[in-house]
Amino acid sequence: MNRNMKKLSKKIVTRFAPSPTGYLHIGGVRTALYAWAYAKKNNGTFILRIEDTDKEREVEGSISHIIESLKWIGINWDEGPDIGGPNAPYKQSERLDSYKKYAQILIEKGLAYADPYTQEELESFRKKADEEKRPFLYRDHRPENPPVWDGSQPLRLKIVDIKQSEWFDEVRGKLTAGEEALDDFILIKSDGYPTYNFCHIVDDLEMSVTHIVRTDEFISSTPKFLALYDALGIERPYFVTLPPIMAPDGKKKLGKRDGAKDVLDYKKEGYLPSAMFNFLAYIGWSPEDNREIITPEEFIGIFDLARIHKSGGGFNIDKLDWINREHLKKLSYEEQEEYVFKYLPDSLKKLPTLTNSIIHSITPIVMERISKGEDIVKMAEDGELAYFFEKPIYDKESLFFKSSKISESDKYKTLSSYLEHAVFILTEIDERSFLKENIKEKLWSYAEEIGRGDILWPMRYALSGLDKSPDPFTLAEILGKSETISRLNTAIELLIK
RNA sequence: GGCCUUAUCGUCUAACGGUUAGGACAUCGGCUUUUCAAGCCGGUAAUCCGGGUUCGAUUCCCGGUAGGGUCACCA
Repeated sequence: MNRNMKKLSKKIVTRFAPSPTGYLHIGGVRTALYAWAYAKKNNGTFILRIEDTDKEREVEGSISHIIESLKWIGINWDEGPDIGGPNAPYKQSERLDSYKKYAQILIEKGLAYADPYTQEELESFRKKADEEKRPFLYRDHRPENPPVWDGSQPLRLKIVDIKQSEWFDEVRGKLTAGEEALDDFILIKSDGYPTYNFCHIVDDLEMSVTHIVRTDEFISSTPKFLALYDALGIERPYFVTLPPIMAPDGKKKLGKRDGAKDVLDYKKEGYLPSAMFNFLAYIGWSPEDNREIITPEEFIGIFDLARIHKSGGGFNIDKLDWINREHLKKLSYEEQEEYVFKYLPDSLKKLPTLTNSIIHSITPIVMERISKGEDIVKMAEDGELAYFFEKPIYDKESLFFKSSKISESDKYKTLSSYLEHAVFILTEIDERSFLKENIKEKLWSYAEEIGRGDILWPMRYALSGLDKSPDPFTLAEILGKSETISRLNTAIELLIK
C-alpha cells in the first residue's frame, strides 16, 4: 500500500514522542492525551516513539518511567517500544539506517552538504552577527565547495528556496514566518545521530503519521520542517498546535524549573488517575457544554480539534483538588474504603482497634473532609482520626460549651448530672438500634430541655476530645454503645473528681 | 534584539456581529448546625488600550501595550 492509498483510506495516525531525559510532567502527558484521544476518537492508531538521539541528556530508566506515567493516566498505544508494531523499532537510536537512507537521498539531490566549520568558527560567526545586531544565519556562511560528507562532520540541509513560509494549523489557522526562520539546519550530528528536526520527519513519514500534535514551541521551527518536506518531496501532515501550560502565576510557561512535577508524584499524593485525566483534558480544551467533570470515555467521544484553545492555560491546583473530590465521590463505597485505608499511616494500620468495621464507618467522614489521599495522612497526623481508635485525652474545662448557660457555681456537678442523664438515656437504647438517627431522636427532647449546646458539645467532646469533629450522634454510632457510654462515664468521673 | 504568536471576572473558560457578557474554581454572605466538614441558596467580580469597518463590536481589520515561544551538533 503506498502513501496515497493510505491517505485515501484516511486512517488517522498520531504519535507521542518523548525524549528519555527524565520524568514526564503534566505538559507531556497532556500532549500525549490529546494525540491519543484524537486517534481513539477516529479509530486511528496511536504510536509511542522514543526520541533518544541525544545521548548526553539521556537518563537511565526514563523509558519505563514514561510508560508507567502514561499507563497510570489511562493512555495506551497501538505501537510502541514495549509492544512493537509494524513500524518497529520505536526507538530512534535503533532507526539510524533509515535516517542514513534519507540523508543519502538528500545528498544525491544536492540538498544536503557537509558542514566544514569547527564549533569555534561557528561561534565566532554567531558572535559577529550578534555584535552587528543582526540574526545569525548559517546560510550566510554556506561553504561554496563543501567537502564530501564522511560522517565525521555535521550534515546540513541546503535551503534552496528562501521565502516567507505559510502553513495551516488545525488550531491556530493560517500561520506565517519570515525568511529568517529558514536556515541550513543540521540533519545529522557529528556523532552520527540525527537531530530531532530531521529524524522526527523521517519517522513520521515511515510510520504514516497524519497529525502532528505538539505544543507551540515548535511553531518557530516549522518553516524548517516544511523545507525538509519539500526537499524529500513528501506531503505535509496536519499540524495540531497545543497551547502552552503556564505556571500557577500565569506569567510563564510551566517547566521543570518552575516546579512542574513528575505526574507520578500526583499519584503518590493520592490524586485519582481519572481526576488527573479530567484536569489535563481541560488545560487547553473545553467542551461545547459547560460540564466540568468528564470521564475518559466521554472525553474521547466529544474531543474536537476545533475546540483546542489558542492561548495558554494556567495550572490551577485548587481546581485539580476540586476535580479530584468530584471523582472521589463517584467511587463505589468499597473503592472509597480501600482508598481511605490505603492512605492511613502505618501507625494507625497496626492498631488492633482498627477493624474493617471501623474503616467502613469512618470512610464517609473522611471522604467528606479531604480532596486527596495526602489529606488523610494530614488528618491522621493532626490527630483528627485517633479518637476512633483510642480514648481521647482532654482537659475537663474544654467539656463546657462556649456559650454555656450553666452557672459557674456547681458547674462540674451540673454538667456531670447532664451527662449522667444522657448515659441513662443511651443505656435504654438497644445495642442493635444504636444508630445515629435513633440516638438523636432519643436524646433530642432532653437536649432541647436543658439547651442543646450544654449537652451535645460535652458529649461530642467526651467522645472525640477535639474542638472539631463530626457530630456526637455519628461518633456514638461508630464507637458503639459500650465504648460511647464508657467515654461518657470517663468524662463524668473527670468532672466530679 | 529579529521572527512568530497570544490577550474575557483573582484563576480556568463560554460567546463563532445583536446576550442583563454565561459557567466552574477561589472568595464573601446566608441557610442548616453544639463544633468541623459536607450540602443548599445567594453576592462581589471581566471583554488590555487606541483607532477603524459596521446600524451594531468581546467577536472583523490596523496600531500600541503586555505575556508567551523561538533564534543549539536539545528535543
